[in-house]
Amino acid sequence: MRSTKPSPNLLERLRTLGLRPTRQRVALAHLLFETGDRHVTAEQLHSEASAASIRVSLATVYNTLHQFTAAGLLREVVVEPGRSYFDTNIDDHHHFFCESSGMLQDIPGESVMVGLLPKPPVGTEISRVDVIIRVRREPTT
Amino acid sequence: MRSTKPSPNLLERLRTLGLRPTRQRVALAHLLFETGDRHVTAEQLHSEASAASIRVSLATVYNTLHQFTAAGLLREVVVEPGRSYFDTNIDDHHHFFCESSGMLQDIPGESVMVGLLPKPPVGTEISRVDVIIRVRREPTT
DNA sequence: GTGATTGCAAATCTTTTGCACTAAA
DNA sequence: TTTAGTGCAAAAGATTTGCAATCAC
Repeated sequence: MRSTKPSPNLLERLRTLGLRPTRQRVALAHLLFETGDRHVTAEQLHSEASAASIRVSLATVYNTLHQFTAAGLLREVVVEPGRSYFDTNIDDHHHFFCESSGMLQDIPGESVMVGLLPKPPVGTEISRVDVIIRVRREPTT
Repeated sequence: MRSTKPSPNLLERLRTLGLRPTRQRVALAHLLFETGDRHVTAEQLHSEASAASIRVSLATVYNTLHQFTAAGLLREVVVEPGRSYFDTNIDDHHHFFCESSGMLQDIPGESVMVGLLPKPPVGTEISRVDVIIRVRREPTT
């Protein structure tokens, strides 16, 4: 479970991670983490920020998303060539990706999906398992 | 199982799919399908073609890869932002992706991986399930 | 011939970079 | 101050597109 709390110490949280709580970082963190789970692209987050009158450059949005990802606050999900989504849900979980709408959606944790994990190639260790269930709009019968 | 046969009727195969067996398409199909399972990027295939003295433009390689994919001869695998792999293995199977080396590798079919599939969002149907096991080189202990 | 394909170069899109400027500490 | 962080515009990659030239049928 992630912060359901309103907005206690975002500042502290960033500081702890070694990230100066600058105006832009705090604002982006607010957009990202205080609205429930989200899947955003850099472009989307940038638009949102603009809409909210937060002045941030797209470059900074990219930087921030990557810094947050490196710090473990976000998880990057790749489902389409040439577009990255950032997921605010960092728990172990998987995704539905709708090829018709481009929408990415968490798979609820209850819908278990376990299974034998094959042994990784020699000399390597598993870092993460991504399961993407690609769906498409049902043809209108 | 895919063609273990030498090179019987590539021409026919393309024709059947509604693709004119042009010099470039036949040459690329040859590179792709007559050397066992492969995972290639457009760039890689283009280099290979050049190395084999096959004159093809990169644009045509892209077109051809997408036409083959649409025709069901290839499967596109997305593991990294900004780079698409095309897999000549179109059977149901999954992948290991080494984040250290960028190498993509089929997971042998015997290493089963079943599990309950969660119900897709209403109004959608499952088109495909991609499992990507991300691995990385073991830290030299 | 005639319509599908190709090649090339320019265009597009996402993401990254270089660097002078601004703001935390 | 001092140094991290930001914005901007230019650069870099991967992929696509427009259009005249070329090839399969």
